[in-house]
Amino acid sequence: MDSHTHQRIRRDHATELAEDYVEVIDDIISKSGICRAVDLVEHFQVTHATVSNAVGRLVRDGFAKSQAYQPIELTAKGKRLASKARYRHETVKSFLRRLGVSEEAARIDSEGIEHHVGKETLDAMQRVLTEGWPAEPEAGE
Amino acid sequence: MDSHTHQRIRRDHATELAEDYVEVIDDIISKSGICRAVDLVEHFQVTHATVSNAVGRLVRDGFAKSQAYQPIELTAKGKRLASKARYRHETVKSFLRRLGVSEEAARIDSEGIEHHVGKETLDAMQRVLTEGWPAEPEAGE
DNA sequence: CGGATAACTTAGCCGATGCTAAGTTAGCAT
DNA sequence: ATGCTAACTTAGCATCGGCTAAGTTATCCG
Ligand SMILES: [Mn+2]
Ligand SMILES: [Mn+2]
Ligand SMILES: [Mn+2]
Ligand SMILES: [Mn+2]
Repeated sequence: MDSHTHQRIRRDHATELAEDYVEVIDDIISKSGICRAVDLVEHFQVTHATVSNAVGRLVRDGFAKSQAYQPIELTAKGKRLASKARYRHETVKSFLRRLGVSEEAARIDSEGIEHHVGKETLDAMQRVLTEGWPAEPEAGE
Repeated sequence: MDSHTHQRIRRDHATELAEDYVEVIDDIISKSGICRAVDLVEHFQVTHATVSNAVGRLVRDGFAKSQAYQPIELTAKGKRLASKARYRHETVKSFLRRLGVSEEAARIDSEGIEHHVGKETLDAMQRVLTEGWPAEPEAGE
């Protein structure tokens, strides 16, 4: 019964980096017009070589376009992933804030949690944000 | 300000597998007396070779003891990590259930989420389980 | 226009986590 | 006691996501 759980986790991890990258690339393009590798170096606190490899995988997987020494762009597929990732990320972060967690902790924890939140959990969090907490389980009555 | 977030995530990922392993090893020993590699193969749905390598890393890092072809045991350090991981894992899972998420989804999502929940978020979840939901943010009044 | 410099790529390395295939050991049943 | 079988290890491979070091290109300034 439990046999597929860890396969799901491994799959989540495989797509995690792509989700973080496209979301950030999309943000940077919105704010600055273009996204350069150096912006990603700064954001993720990794080296240029690491960003170059990661962007190469995004291109290979059809999420991004790039020509050597030129700014990075997203494909339609990349933009779709970015939207989905941002919605989930923001929902998780807002939910944690609503739970009483500080801005700092909500920012940090949501960055990891977001990738492991399935539809049902996401919907439950969203419901809290729009409709408030679910009913308490009443003891008597 | 945001510069350490992704380092935290990378650190979480590095310890994630060890946490899952020691928790499961501890469970299996509780239930069956001993834990064999084949039990972990079954649980994680990976091959024997993969388990053998992973257990090798646990031994290298001081979480487990093992002699060739013999059952796996945990060190004191391993047992401490298992307890901590189980507490966090169960808190996250119970919290999701409390949120209205199904048993199935809570089991799957908590398996990934647990590793990214910091102290503040964990405490907030635990508080909900013992004291109920935090106050709604009142509009008027 | 020509450098200097910043941005980027490439090569080569590492460890973690997965795999298959092949070899080894332990333990049970006859 | 011996041999079968299941359990386990080892070797060899792949990909990912990091790194450093070295080479390449773009860009901007004088
Ligand atoms: Mn994100
Ligand atoms: Mn993230
Ligand atoms: Mn766990
Ligand atoms: Mn887990």
